[in-house]
Amino acid sequence: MAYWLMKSEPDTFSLDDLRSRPDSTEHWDGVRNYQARNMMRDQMKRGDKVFFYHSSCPVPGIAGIAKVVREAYPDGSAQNPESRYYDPKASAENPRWFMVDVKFERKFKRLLPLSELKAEPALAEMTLLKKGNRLSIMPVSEDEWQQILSMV
DNA sequence: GCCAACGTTGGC
DNA sequence: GCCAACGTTGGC
Repeated sequence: MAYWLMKSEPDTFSLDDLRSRPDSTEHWDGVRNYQARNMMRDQMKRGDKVFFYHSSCPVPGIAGIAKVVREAYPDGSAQNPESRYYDPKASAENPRWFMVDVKFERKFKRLLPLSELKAEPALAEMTLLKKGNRLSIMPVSEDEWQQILSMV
């Protein structure tokens, strides 16, 4: 089993939104970056755990945990001209973009702010904290996962 | 709203 | 294949 971090803007889709979905499950559509897509498509497995990160908001940070319940399949929003994620180069034959389904697992007692992650020396090598990293999906090592859980 | 740090596009 | 221009992300 692997660990991941996935970013979402809470104004658009928050951890509470995920929890309130039917079966607390939602498909993670709209990923339009090849590196992030490749990790979803090739590496994310059912049962993997995910830190749900809130970005572009007053206090960015980790809100809680979700898990992967369905492995990658075509992201239909890429083929829908009405969608904000529409991509004219995607087709049924070549879907180009993929998504996984994630399910709510738990919400932390408090949001763990980015500022605290940055201040923790044990997390200095974490991808999230590396300068210039803007990936919306990134791997988390087991050590990092445990370290973060101990800080909540 | 600013801006650094990318990623993507497209002319050549 | 190079690279300038442009668009996006996301913290601050």
